[in-house]
Amino acid sequence: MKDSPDLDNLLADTGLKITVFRRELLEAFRTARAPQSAAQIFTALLKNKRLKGSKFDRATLFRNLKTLVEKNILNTTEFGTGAAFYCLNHDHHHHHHVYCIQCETAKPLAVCAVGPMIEQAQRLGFKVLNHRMELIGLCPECR
Amino acid sequence: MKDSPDLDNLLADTGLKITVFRRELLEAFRTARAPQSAAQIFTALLKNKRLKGSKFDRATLFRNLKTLVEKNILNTTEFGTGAAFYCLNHDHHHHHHVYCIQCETAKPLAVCAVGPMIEQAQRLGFKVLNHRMELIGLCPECR
DNA sequence: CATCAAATGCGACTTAGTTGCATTAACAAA
DNA sequence: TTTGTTAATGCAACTAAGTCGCATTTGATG
Repeated sequence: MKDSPDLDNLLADTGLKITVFRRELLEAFRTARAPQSAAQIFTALLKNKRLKGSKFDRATLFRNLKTLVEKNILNTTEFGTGAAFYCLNHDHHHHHHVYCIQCETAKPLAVCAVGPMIEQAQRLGFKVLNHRMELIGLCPECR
Repeated sequence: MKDSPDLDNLLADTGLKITVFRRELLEAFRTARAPQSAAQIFTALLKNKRLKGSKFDRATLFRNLKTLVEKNILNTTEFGTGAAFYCLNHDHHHHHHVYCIQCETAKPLAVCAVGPMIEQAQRLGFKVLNHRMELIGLCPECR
């Protein structure tokens, strides 16, 4: 229930200003602990008591998501739902997710096994800059 | 320059009617030989001489893409561009792609190395129904 | 506390895709 | 070859995700 100096530092280190909205946005991601879509995080912010009364716009949310991804504070993925999902990149640890189509939440996976595929692409002459990899299915609770 | 009985059979086998639009849509995919977005295939159809004069709508295109995916005639992927990409599923051969962000085209890869990740998800109790995996980078010509 | 750029709210816009409805065109059966 | 039925289409309006310009506000800095 107290402020989050760690997240504040995260912002300060990048030169970004620590605004009320920004702080609560990161706090929402921290408590969520799973990748969130813009829509999901927006409704979470609407329920936030500390933001009651203050106005905030979808555009502000999208702008912040974008800059926080650029600053490497957030990571982005997608699960074929049409919306991008974002999660805190606190430990800067590369990982992928399993997404449950039922409850619409994702869990992180430890393994990343794309090495052989990247090698094949390189043999074809490609310069591989990035990769996307998500599993889609049903979580233990929903199956 | 002649008709494509093979593609017609593909349609007939599913109970779908062989319409002018449908035939030219599949023909466009066959000549493209790389995954195409709805927008890309739409402009290709606009240039098709056999469709000169005939009206066709974006809605018709999207409806057809959807049903052809359901009938397993087309496969779908995405490369983080916001649009879905589609390609013929002629040989029903599972594969992934490397996408060039410069020329916006994708090449197929032979390898699929997601096995270990699926196993990990299963150990976590997930039922894995599907997976998405794309490499993003620069092709030999654009790098 | 004055300043100034960065951040926000607002509104209009874009792109990808969907949906309801009236019309048209495949195909099968006569 | 005509007819009848149903799927497919064109049109228009709509949604969802995201962007952009611009005037106003707010947070950091001196």
